[in-house]
Amino acid sequence: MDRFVSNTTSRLDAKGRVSVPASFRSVLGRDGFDGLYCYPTLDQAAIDAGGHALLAEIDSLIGRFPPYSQEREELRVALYGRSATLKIDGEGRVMLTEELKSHAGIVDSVAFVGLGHKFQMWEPERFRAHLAKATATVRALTRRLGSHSPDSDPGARE
Amino acid sequence: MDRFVSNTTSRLDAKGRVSVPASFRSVLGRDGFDGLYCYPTLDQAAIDAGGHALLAEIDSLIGRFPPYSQEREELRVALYGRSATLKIDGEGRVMLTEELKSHAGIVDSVAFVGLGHKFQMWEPERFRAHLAKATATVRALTRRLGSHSPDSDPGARE
DNA sequence: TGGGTGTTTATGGGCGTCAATGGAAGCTGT
DNA sequence: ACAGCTTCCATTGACGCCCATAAACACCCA
Repeated sequence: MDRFVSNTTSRLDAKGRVSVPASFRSVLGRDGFDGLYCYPTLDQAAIDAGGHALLAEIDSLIGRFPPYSQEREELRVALYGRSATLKIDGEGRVMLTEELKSHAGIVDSVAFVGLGHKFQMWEPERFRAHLAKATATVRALTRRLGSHSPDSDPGARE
Repeated sequence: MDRFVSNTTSRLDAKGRVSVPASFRSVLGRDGFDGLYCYPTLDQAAIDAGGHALLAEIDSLIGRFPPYSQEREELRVALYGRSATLKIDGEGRVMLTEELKSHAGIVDSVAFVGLGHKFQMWEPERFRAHLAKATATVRALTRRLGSHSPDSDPGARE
């Protein structure tokens, strides 16, 4: 597998460290990035994280704007200026910065959510709410797409 | 990592010295530039800083204007003429010149902000305001680009 | 199919190293 | 000789790195 999938929750220990799920670490290893590149998700109370694939996405986003334009400079500040490269210790743990934690409302536990080329970290309760909302949106979407969705099985709730 | 990312704040000591963050120093070391190349940011109350990569950017910016044009000469003055190469002492500290400090409004503490190929130094409070503005702009931008999931809530619940 | 066993992951803590900071001593030019 | 820098040293506290235990899972074999 070469992308981040599934989601798990783990707790911060007394030193503020948290284990990155093993499956995510193996994707990062394949990506070749040393450490974990993170920044506050722009429009959500979450943290975006990944490796080279994520950096490439950021570069392409910035590259869409003309050099020296104000938009470009502000993107730089928002993306580079707020990001952090976290070190992953021998046991696969990272320490989140204060800024990242406060943006996501993370206190003592983190939900890791795979999104393909990157993953997100959420405060678990917020993620539950976010997921419920997203699920509702998706239901409406598939319904609108015509053919009733293949797996819209009632009763499949948390 | 080969670029400046993240942001940290540190204080000037009694002699006016300030520690450049270790991660920035390691990028500078890789860049090969001895010291820290600085100049007042043209359109902001901040200081631009970096090494060879920054010098290269300046050259390319100046090169966009026709030789001997007035714009070109004025850019030269603004970028070369106001710049300073600060020495980095054994402990990774620099001393800002009076001109740099007054341009950025820096008194007793400095926010270091990574922007990829260069970084900036801000008076911390001003940086907070600047970051808030940039973040707002970028949110609007990314929404317009549709680069994020359509997360608009049709039926907000919770 | 169930029990047992071995491997991998998660988690907790100890210790050494390095970064950040403060201060003192040596230079240099005026 | 003095002021302003620069270089050097000392302290503290955070963080990186290592080991030790425990829990989860997978695998194998009876």
